[in-house]
This record gives sequence, C-alpha cells and structure tokens, in this order.
Amino acid sequence: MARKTGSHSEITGPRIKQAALVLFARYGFAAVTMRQIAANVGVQAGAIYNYTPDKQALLFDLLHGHMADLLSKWATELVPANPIAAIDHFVAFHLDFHIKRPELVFISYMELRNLSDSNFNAIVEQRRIYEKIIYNLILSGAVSGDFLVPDPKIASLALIALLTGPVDWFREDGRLTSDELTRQYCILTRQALGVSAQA
Amino acid sequence: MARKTGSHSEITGPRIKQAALVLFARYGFAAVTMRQIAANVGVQAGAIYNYTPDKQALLFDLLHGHMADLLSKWATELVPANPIAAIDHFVAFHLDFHIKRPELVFISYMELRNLSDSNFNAIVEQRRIYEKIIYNLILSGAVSGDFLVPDPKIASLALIALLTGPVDWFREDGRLTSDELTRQYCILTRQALGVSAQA
DNA sequence: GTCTATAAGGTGATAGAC
DNA sequence: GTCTATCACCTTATAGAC
Repeated sequence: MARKTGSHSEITGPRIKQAALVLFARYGFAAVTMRQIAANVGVQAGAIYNYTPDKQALLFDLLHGHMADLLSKWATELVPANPIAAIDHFVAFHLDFHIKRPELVFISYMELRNLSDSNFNAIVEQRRIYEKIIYNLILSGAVSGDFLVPDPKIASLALIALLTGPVDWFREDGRLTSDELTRQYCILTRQALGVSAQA
Repeated sequence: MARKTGSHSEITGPRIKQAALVLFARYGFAAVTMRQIAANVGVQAGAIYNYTPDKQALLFDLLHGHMADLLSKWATELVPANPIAAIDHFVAFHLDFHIKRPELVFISYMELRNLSDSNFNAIVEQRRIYEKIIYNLILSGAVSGDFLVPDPKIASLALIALLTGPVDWFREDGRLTSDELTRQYCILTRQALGVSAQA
C-alpha cells in the first residue's frame, strides 16, 4: 500500500488481456479500438502500450496462449490404451476444455485472418498438432478393428467439428449438465465411428 | 452502346454485392471499407450509395438472401418418406448447398454480431426454421425406431455442426470428389444416428 | 449514374510531463 | 506506470457538378 496510486503493473496487464478477449469476442478484432479496451480496464489508451507493443500482439498472445494451454493440458492426460476408451477420454477432454473457454474458442476460429503471416503460421502449426492427436486415436481404432470409418482423416475433421459445436450453444445453467453433454457426445461419437453396440 | 459511358445500372449493383461478399469473407465486415469495395468494382466510393443505403444493408442483404435461397431450395426438394432415405437426402442437399457457397456460409456465421438488432432477429428466425427441418427428420426417425439417439434436439445441433464442417476445408479440386464427400458423410451421419448396419 | 470534394469524427500509436 | 496532447491518417456518408 506504499505504492503510488497510479502504479498497478501486476494487475493491469492481465486485465488488459481479459478486456481484449471479451471485446474481441463480442465485436470482432477489427471493430474494437484501443480506447475501448482502455476504458474497460479503467486506464487511458496510451497506458496499454506499456503492456503490449501493438494491437496485433494482443490478439496473437490470446490465440497462442489458448492453443499452448490446450496442448500442454492434453500432455498431462492419462490416455487409455484401448481405442474406444481413448476416444471417450478425448471427447470428455475436448468438450470440457472448450466449453469452459467459449470466447477463446470463438476468436481462435474467427480472427485467424487478422493475424500477420508469421503469427498465422504459428497458430496453424499448433492446430495441426492438435488435429493429429485425434487423427492418431481414430487411426489406431480403425487398425484394431474397433472403429469402422471410410477414411480416418475425414473422420477426424468431422469429429472435431462435431465436438466443437456445443461451444456455440451450451450454457452451464442450461437444461443440460456438462456431464450429460459429455455422455451424449460420447454416444454420438462412438456411433459415428461405427463402434458396434455390444462394445 | 448508345449509353453514356458512366451508366451501368444493371451490372454495377450485382458487382457491388459480389465484391462486398468476397471482401467481407476475407477481411471481415468491420475491416472492409466502402472504398475497398468501390475500388474492387471500379467505381468511386460515393457511387455505391446509389445501390445500398449503407454498409449495414449490404451485409444484411447478403445474409438474408443466402438464408432465403437455402429455405426456398429445400422447399423444392422431393423428400423420401422413409427416415433413413430422408436423412441421406438432407445430407446430400446440405453438403451440396453449403460447399458451393463457402463465403456466404462463413460470413453468415461470422458477421451475425455486426447486424443491427432487427436484422439480427430476422436472420436468427430463418436459421431456426432451417434447424427445425433436420430436427423433424431426426425426430420421425427416432419415433419410427430407425434412429437410436439419446436426444433428437442435441443430435440435430450436433449434425448441423458435423455437416457444415467441410465448408472450412473441402475444395472442388482436392483429393476428394464431392460425390465421395457426400458418400462418407452419409455413412458418418447414419452411424451417428445409430442406424443399424443392416439397414 | 458517376464523379469530386468535403463534413464530422474516429483510428493506432507516440512524446513528454508527472 | 499513467496521463494528456498530438500526429498522420482513415472512416462513413453526403452535396452538388456533370
């Protein structure tokens, strides 16, 4: 409390990122001004540049951090060797991670085009790594005979779209609990992959 | 050819809509300027206002026309009474319509937030009508026992996400033909709906 | 129908006081 | 670390000449 009133370096930074996230998700990167972000945090526009070199870096940090969190969290998961159990695990992981971060998921899809070339390439590379995770899970199930799919690559793209859909409509306080959501999407996923009903 | 050189009323209008569509899809509504659209068409910015009252109307007309086309085209389809055949028909219809219009599909999802309140409500109502079509198809299959799904409402949302996914990656000149795409998505859809393999 | 010119205001980013 | 003031530029939309 001995600080000068104008000094808040440890909290202003995160608050700028949070305000940028919320505003970008609601109005779009191009439509949001630095003045809006500043007003949301309670500082003047000029102060933002103590925390970020420019608006582009603000966007990139959000997207890059989001994908880094996703990949490092998956890396800590204990994945069953059995392909059917492994897919169940992935479905639960993917749904849980994504429905808890609707704004980040939204801008990660939406604002890719507003990234500079090198920033864009960095994010696309992270996405490629994540897509390969589910692709490998489907492939091993197809090889073992647990799954029946015409093409594991197409199936992996189809499943990511299927499993990311709830971000657009799921609400924690809606008629569906997140457990029930996961249960239903596990069933839909197993069925889509042609897992026989007896399994 | 007796016209004055500056007169092109019949072609400038559609060209403005087309340029707006392409630019909105690539850079986002907020990031695109009337000058960019005009330059793309080959006129000055002021001339655009002979064809649209403002930028907002340009966006709304694109989205509203897109949804109107979708609904009126479905209305001309002959839909089999059998639930399994009906879903196959819907899958083929939905994929064909959407992969032929990737920009319109993209901005219809992306730019909803840039619509005025009343324009937003109009588009949401059109979407609701479309979602009800697939919901009813799934419901009748669930009632007849052809489909095995925990919840027809969730299944309908899940399938729309699944079936719209290819818009993001399908290319007419890619390794997959559109017929093969349709075939694979019919299989994935049938399986997701729990259609028994013998059917 | 299209042009040029302009009104009225907003933009990202920076400089220098405190 | 934050503020105020400012630079150089861009924005949508309109007015009036041709």
